[in-house]
Amino acid sequence: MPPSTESTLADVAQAAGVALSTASRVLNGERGHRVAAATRERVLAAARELDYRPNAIARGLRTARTFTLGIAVPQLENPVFPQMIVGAEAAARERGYSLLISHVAESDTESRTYERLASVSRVDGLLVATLEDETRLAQALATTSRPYVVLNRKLRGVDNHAVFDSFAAAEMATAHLISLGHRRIAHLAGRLKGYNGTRRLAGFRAALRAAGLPRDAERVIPAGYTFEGGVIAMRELLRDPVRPTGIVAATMLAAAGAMKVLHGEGVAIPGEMSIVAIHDATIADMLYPPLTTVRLPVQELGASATRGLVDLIEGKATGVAITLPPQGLVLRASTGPVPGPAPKRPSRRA
Amino acid sequence: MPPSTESTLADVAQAAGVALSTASRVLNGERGHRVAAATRERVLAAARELDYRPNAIARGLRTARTFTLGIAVPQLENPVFPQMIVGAEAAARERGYSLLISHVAESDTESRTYERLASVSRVDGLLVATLEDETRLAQALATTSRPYVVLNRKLRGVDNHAVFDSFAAAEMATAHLISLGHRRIAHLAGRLKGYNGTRRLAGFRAALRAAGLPRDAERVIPAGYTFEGGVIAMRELLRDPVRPTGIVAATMLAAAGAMKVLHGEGVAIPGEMSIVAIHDATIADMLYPPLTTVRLPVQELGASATRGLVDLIEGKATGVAITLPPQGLVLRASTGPVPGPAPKRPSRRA
DNA sequence: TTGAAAGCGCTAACAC
DNA sequence: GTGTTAGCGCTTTCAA
Repeated sequence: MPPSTESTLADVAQAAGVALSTASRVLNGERGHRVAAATRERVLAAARELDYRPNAIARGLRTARTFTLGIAVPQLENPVFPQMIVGAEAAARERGYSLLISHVAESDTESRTYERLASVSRVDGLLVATLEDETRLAQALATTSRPYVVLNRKLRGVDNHAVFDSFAAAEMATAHLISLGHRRIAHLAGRLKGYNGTRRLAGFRAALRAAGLPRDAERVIPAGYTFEGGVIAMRELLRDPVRPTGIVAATMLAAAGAMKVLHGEGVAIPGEMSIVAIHDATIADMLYPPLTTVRLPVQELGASATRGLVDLIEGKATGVAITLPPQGLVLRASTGPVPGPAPKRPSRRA
Repeated sequence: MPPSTESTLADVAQAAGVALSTASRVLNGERGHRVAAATRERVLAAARELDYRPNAIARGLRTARTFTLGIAVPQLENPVFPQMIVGAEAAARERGYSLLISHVAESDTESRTYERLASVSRVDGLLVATLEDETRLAQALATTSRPYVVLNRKLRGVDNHAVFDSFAAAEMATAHLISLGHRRIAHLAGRLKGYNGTRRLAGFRAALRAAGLPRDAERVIPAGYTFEGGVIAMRELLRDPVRPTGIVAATMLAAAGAMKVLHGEGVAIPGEMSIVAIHDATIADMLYPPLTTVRLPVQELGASATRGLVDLIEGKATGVAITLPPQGLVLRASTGPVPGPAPKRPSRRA
């Protein structure tokens, strides 16, 4: 029965009849220092007996290390962030660190959050998974003496990052549609000024060009990265006189929104319109029809960034610059061959 | 320009020409202690000048308070947990606390995680959002001297909890189907031994009884709380010679899995089968057809539990026992009137 | 109203 | 191999 009050290293040392420092040596994987086997046993026994648990705070004060990583995430509702967190948490744990999470509301104009996270000496390093390309963020980051890695985008004046190859992902998605015979393809883009938004748009265009498609075969509508954004963008798209036969959505959530609108309008997927999205998660399989996606290694991004950050902290690296390629196309049921003739001018075959 | 090295309270005191303790008094909202206005100004100015940020670790060591709450979550993929976290984070921040997150893998048989979380003095209290009704967990909790609140279930021998009224939620969902004329109703249950699983099943049965339906009008299949669980359960259900016309799913994810199977089998929703689920999230609106749900105040659960925990920590409460009622039915398109005659024995009216 | 000083629990020199 | 000791940065008596 452990005592009601937490036992300290001093208690252990006393119980084992050794000096404080000896107990400390035994309980840490002493480096270089050798301790007699008998002594070590006594200390270990005492620690077990007293249910000793090192006080992380005291250790942190002494070593200026907390073995805690801060992670700032916006929008926990977007499945991409939980996925990143899962990856980060696993990698952190593997390296002996914990994760302090901070949900940064997007509306949080004060950015006090970043400062709070960055300022205090409670974390050894920072993972920043923001959606914004804010200079504000870069500034806040600049004031911290702790290493950090920015997730999912590169920021001006910020060195360390872990990103997806968004260009390649969009190219892959678009090429898939092209290979199915689609010629009029629209892009539900992310934020047109955002890091990933611009790159996915560029990849989309590059694929069209590579297939020799004329410029007017393309249609781009910003949809942001939310379900609602997808709804709004798709509604607008349907107002066009000529409908595309294929859609490349920059995000899975936007694709889901688009599909909702298509269902509402009675547009058959993929009969009349195919849709492919970038990013993959269980949700893609819940949609109807199940959504074809280009899979992004989201957990791996969180994990790689975390490993890089820990390397930074432990002086094993001086910079982190990670770019992860897409993991390939996950073929589901939302894409199919291009429908026969163009709906506008009925012709040869039904 | 702040110095490259973090400045300490001693630096501030020196710069202001006062004693360390005086600086401390100024910088904390000194209690009872009065400081001369002039002194206070000087200290404040010095702190600003030096970009002083209190060292949370040192403070924590001294006060034995970290203003950090630990939260253990399994399965971040299930949208219910991110939602809880968002609520918890907001409430924590409101009270001046941060959230230390720990992803507890379900397979983690060692339960070292709980101990890790519970043991160290890095958190002032613990939020536990586990899926398991483990005695293991109760044991781990028992060894910590920190207050804790268990989310989403009551555990034997564990006092503090915040739960949903699962019984009422299931009753509400079932009553909805009954009011639409459904008589043969199946229940995709949660875990039959789980806290919520048993209560939702009980609510389901109570509603049937209240409507005077015979016992054989009911069919119960455990589906767990995952998409895959829903798929498997629904497949099994469809093997029955007599199909139900309505389904009450204990979780949204299971409902999504069930819908996938129904689509695959060409069963019209709600034309041939209606489905209602407990729990609501954006996903419900992404499904096709959009899923009717009984909304649960998930964020609020996280927030209430957190407030309760902080009260516990700060001695403002001696126990936390929160039960949150469902927020009502969110009528979408997956439920509708019962289809004509029963397929097995056609009778009186169409 | 302010200052001096003790000490939270621990690690890491340094001495023996 | 083991013990002694000096702090890490802070809050909080206790004295002045």
